[in-house]
Amino acid sequence: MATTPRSRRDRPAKPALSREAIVAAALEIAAEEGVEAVTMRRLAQALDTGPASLYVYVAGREALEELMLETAAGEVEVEETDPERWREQLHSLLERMGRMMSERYPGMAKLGMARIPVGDNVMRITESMLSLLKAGGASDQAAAYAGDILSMYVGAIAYEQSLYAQPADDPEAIGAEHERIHRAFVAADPGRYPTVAALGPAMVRGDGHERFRLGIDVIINGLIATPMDGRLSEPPAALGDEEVWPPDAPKG
Amino acid sequence: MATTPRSRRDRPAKPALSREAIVAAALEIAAEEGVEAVTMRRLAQALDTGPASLYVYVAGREALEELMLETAAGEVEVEETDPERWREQLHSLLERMGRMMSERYPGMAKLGMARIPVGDNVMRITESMLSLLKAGGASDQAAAYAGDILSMYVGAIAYEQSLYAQPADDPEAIGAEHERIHRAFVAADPGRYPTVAALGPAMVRGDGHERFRLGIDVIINGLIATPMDGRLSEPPAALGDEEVWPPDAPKG
DNA sequence: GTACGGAACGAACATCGTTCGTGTCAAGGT
DNA sequence: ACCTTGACACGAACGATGTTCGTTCCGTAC
Repeated sequence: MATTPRSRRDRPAKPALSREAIVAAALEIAAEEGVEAVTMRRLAQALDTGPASLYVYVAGREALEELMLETAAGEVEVEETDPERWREQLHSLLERMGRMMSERYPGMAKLGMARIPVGDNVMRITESMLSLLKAGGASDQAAAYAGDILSMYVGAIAYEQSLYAQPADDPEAIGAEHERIHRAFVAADPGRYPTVAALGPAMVRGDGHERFRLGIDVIINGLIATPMDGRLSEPPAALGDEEVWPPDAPKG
Repeated sequence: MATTPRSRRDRPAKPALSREAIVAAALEIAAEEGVEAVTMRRLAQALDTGPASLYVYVAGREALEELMLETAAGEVEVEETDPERWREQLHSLLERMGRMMSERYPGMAKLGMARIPVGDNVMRITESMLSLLKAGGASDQAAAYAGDILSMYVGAIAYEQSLYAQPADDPEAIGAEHERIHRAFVAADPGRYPTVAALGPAMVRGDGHERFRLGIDVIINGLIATPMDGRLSEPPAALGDEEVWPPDAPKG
């Protein structure tokens, strides 16, 4: 390596390690090379120290990921709710969320799905989302449920996007992945998979942005069109039924 | 260790390694200890051999995961479409998918989301799903799109479930995770997050199964209620627009 | 001036996926 | 009956990961 072999101890002056500086450096790496590139060693190297030093401020990798996600969530802009433009504002908010998790910090979506984040900055976004849904006339129950499903939708789309837009070290690979999917659906065997073969062209139509916006409208319209009465009713449903799936969910 | 120190070479007779045997052993481990527990070493140990031997039949870990997912997909039962009961059959199919990915093989959902699977067994499920949607009267475009979003929904739910139902080595941790989420939403600061605080009780209401089924109906009803005309239209939308998100998706 | 305590560090450990070179064994040709 | 060959299996090792241990440094309070 070209680095000076002398010990780092007698270097002139370091910017003083801190939790904020560590997270900032981690996000910088994530922005440039993707979240996957953020390892404890790589991060320590960027801060001109060793991996062990990080553990003074961060409990471990998992805690670091949580801090990264929470800090990145703080960069997502949140407008004040204008009831007249609730649907437009909701689309816009979800789009910013998706951009943050797949464009600004490639691979961040994975961190968002690996846990259920409850930090202040994330809560800020949730608050805005729920406020917009209420402005749209949703019932409490519908709005609450939409918060869940919309977050999940954005995260899943962003994650899927990050599968294609991997680090730009091999631009050809992207096309190859597209090609693989395309062929599988369009050229499906009409004998065994008649419906897939018939719908193949329809499945690969439209660009990502169009599909993303459409999906959001589908969910919103679905919530409006689906009666909630008698479902998600007041008393928590009886538990202990082994046959239902998913078996459980956060509740009181 | 308590194992015999003598070389494995002079053991009586081994069941002859094969790709099928490897995948079967991997799924057995996944069923008992979760997908995370399937490492090349652990898998080799279960087959009474070394890690290197696996690479004769399986290209690597990624290829193994693909084989596991595809083989597990083969265990998902698929009914013949009965147009009269399309919605019921669709619910049932999605539920079986979810169960496979979170109950039968905990953690399998992660594998399903890490790539877009196109194997025969997965295609079999897609075929059934699309067939049911067509039986429900969906347009080609709506059915094709629903296939996407419903798969994503099931995968995301199953993945979220696997976050709670980790390996049963610490039953207390599950309750703790519930507790963490519950507190965050129900006891949110009404000053900063008024809507979250107001909707907190609604957000944690209902059990998982109820929410799962409701989500499916929301998507189905949303597809019915959302006009597709002029959206996802015939000619692929113009590309090269840097401002749209997601930037791209598999298409012709 | 000195002792204390947190911060930083070098080295190491355990585990992971993967590769290399060699050993083994059975089938097939001579 | 012997030899050759080639695919398979294996032990050992490599590089990279997250994490921990014991020590060293340095600023600060006494």
